[in-house]
Amino acid sequence: MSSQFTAEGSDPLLTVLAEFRFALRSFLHFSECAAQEAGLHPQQHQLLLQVAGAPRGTAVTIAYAAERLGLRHNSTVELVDRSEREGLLARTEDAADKRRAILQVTRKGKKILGQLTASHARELNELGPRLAKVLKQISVHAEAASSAEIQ
Amino acid sequence: MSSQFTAEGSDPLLTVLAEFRFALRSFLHFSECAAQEAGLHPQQHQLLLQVAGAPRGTAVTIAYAAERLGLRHNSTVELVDRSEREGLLARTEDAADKRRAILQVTRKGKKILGQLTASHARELNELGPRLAKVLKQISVHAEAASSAEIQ
DNA sequence: TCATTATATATCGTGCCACGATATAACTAT
DNA sequence: ATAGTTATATCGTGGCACGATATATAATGA
Repeated sequence: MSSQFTAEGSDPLLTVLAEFRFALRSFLHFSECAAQEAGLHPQQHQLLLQVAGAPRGTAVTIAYAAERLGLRHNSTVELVDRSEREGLLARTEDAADKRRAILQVTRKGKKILGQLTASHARELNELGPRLAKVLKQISVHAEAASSAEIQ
Repeated sequence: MSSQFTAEGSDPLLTVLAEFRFALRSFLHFSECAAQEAGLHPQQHQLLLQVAGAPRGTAVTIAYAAERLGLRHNSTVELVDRSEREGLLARTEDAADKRRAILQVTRKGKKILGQLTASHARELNELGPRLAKVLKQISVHAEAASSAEIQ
């Protein structure tokens, strides 16, 4: 057999990993669209989320945002520049350490973020079970693969 | 009170959403690094995964890959071009429909993908429980928020 | 104290990648 | 056959993240 399309039987672990990534991308796509529709660039949304969602007592600096977003400092500076220019965010000089800039979400930013937060929570309530299911399958197949490796 | 750093108490739903996105980005960062170390661009890894991990009987065309990767067709063409040039992937003309290109991962591509698959399965076995925990918290806070909205 | 080193942010130039717009080829239907 | 649709491909553009570098402030230590 082995039709033109399926020259070989795809590894089930591979298939479930592919499914996981597809689910992730679907969610990210939803998130990007939601941000755009709310008038934000996706990265701006993520910036606002990490700034507004930082736990109490955190010094929300450029460096903090960079780490949470997985970006380099300079990329974060530019993202903050753009967001500040659009009135979503404000820099405040840290009195205790004048090198640092403390970030705060403006009222405008909060308003937009609020909408996005609601829709994301809804979406994640659907995605959650789906992701959990795939993750469980991954662990099953991963164990099968590693035990097969031993023998 | 209200120190300079925490002008206001952050919403718990916001915090847990931020935590979720941070967890996602951390995983994606791990994945990107793993791909780079294996000599692939992250997108190439994703392409190989979706091609090799497609369920049996799927016609793995450019359009299929584009949909799975969340990219436009033309972007996918370019990604396939680059990957083919590096010997990771091969195009085969579909005999039944000469417009279509059927994609297959080469032996070289499979070898690299195999390594990445193993390390990703391991990483996801750690990430899984962490994500599940955060997703559960999201649903709790989301419900609290929406029921508060009703009253 | 003041030189040295480290840290935090900012600036500048570069390159890649995804995209929109468009083109070409092949299949479909009437 | 001819119009319309689908699948890839090409080309030019722009944004965004990055590396390299600069500047300002803090911390260290002789």
